[in-house]
Amino acid sequence: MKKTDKELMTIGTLANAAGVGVETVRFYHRRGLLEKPSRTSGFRKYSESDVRTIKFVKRVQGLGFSLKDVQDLLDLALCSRETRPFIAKTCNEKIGQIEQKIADLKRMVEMLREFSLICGSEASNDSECRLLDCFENNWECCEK
Amino acid sequence: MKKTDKELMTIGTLANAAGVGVETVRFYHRRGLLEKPSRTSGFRKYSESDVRTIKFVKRVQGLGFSLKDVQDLLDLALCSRETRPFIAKTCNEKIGQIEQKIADLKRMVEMLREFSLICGSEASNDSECRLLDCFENNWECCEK
DNA sequence: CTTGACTCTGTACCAAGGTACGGAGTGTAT
DNA sequence: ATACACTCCGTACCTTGGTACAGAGTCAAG
Repeated sequence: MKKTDKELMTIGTLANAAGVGVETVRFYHRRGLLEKPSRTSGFRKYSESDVRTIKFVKRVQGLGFSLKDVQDLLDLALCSRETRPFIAKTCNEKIGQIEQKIADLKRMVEMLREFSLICGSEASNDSECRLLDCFENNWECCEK
Repeated sequence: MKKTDKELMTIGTLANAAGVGVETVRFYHRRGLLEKPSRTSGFRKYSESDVRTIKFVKRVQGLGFSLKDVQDLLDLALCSRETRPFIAKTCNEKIGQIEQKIADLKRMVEMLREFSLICGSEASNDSECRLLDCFENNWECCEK
């Protein structure tokens, strides 16, 4: 196990390890999400950290952020005296966005629980009722 | 102000009230997100409840759900003895999904706060450091 | 030193979620 | 009663985030 090129892998191995397709990796290159890798004779060579990057992308994306957003996060770099204000700003923006999202999602869950409760109760009659109706009528739709 | 057709509006007015384009409304019809409206002489006529539906769609969508997901929520209907089990199932599924998302987002915020803290501290030197690096190195990247 | 699996670049295509356009009909204010 | 804004339907087009070739080069095992 040489230390100089510690277990570098080809694109196929990387894709497999990260759980995406080879074409996706190449697409991320085009998008600039993955920096250009070292090459041995034309073939791209990747390290473990690329696997983690891709997994990070997929995770953040799964939370409802765009690739542009992911890029913002990945680009949070150069933590030096000059760039610190910019970093702080970006961080706080993202934190704000996310906390807003969390708050919204919590209200959403509340809503669903309430609906489930009302709809699920034996007491509720057989009249039609929709989540949206309940939402609109302050949860008074099913009983009436 | 007639009570019989309480202030019905045309598509343009609806779109405006809901903050979307006219074409979007028509698109939602095609997708079945909006049920077919009554028509007076060829023109679609909408009520306030359509405004709320569209806003609901936009809100849920903004939380990272697809139109298919929104449709599931809108279709939570017919809260009768027969459909109750199905409703309960769908509700619980969505609640589960959302809570997972909330948990992930919370970890995300934690991460950003931590990064912001480390990066923002006067003590940190001027070496480069990225969110991802810190994430990978248990927040030991900047100090080293 | 050949064969088969893998990689390269480039371009084309796909699905979701709209957005825009053309040509015709409608409604209403003057 | 006519101008003008608004609506109709169908179809075409756009952006995002990938996927899928095609035709050529490469690597490694036998």
